[in-house]
Amino acid sequence: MRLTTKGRYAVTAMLDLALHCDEGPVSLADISARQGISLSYLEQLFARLRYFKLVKSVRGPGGGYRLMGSTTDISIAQVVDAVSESLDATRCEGKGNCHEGEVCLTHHLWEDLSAQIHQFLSDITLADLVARNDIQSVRKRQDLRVVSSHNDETHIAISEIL
Amino acid sequence: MRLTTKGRYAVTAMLDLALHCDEGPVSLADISARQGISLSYLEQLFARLRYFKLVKSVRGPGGGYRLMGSTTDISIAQVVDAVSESLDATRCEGKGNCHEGEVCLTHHLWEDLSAQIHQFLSDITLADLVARNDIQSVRKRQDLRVVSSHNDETHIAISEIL
DNA sequence: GCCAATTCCGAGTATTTTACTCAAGTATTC
DNA sequence: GAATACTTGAGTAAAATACTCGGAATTGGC
Repeated sequence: MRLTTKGRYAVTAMLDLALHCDEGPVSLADISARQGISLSYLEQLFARLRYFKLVKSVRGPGGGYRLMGSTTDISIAQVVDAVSESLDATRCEGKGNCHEGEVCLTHHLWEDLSAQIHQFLSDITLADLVARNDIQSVRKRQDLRVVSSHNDETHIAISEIL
Repeated sequence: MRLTTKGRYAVTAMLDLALHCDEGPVSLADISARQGISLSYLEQLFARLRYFKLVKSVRGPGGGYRLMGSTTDISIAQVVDAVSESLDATRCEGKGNCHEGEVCLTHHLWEDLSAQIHQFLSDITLADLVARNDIQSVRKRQDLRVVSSHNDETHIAISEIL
């Protein structure tokens, strides 16, 4: 599990895709313009997202990308994993050259820690983010003087989602 | 919040330090030998750890590094933050050049997500890892036929820690 | 059938980060 | 004063990041 700006770009792009998925296929040019990510870079990211079957492409004019499946099925961890390959960063990969098991101890420890973060991000889906996004939109509109008094089911505690 | 191999190296080194902190100052040469991390690289990492007041140095023969404070006071997040500077990876840093707030939405969203991971790692201290490490050590020794029957208070459920 | 939009694909590249080497200097203990 | 170990700084090779560019393939609309 690696957490870099690359994964951040991918999550942002996927979220943009999720926000506009009901308007037909979304072109990378649109995402590029909206999110300020280079088109060619998006192409590379989506090549991996496609390879991992998180999105499907529609070629030709009016084409673009669609989510493969529902937003409730795609987790943040999947997106991050798709674009950033996992690496080991240890010399001892089960080769048994650790003195007294110490190296392996910290090694496994970090792996477990990494797995925990992975699990954490696996529990958050695009749908969760979209829902939360809606809340922020509502909030923004409320800040702009429009006070609506109906957010009963859309009012989900943020702390419950994230 | 960035999660790369650099932070992993730092956590491993700090954990090694925590494991041997009761034997006086720990030299980087020892950590280097035990954990297989280059001495010069450790020097760079510990320069930052020192700057962030996570460790203190003891110069001269028999010197090395000590933890600044107790293992219960140092979280994984602190260690990771110390060695990896945070970056933004967005063009709009509050400059207001986001159309209709969309960019800022995903932007803030990711920041909150990152903050959640940060909080997650803030809740895990070196002491937690040492305790967990002891458990594994005990297990290893048990595998080696030495069965000790005293782990009453050191026996903390792993799932409770991580 | 042609054209334009769009995905696809590969090569190349500048910048940054990573992980490390080397060398000199400083403080401390024995 | 010599050995130990931190401290500092310069430099560097490899990898990852974040693109650019050029072109090819696909397809909807005219």
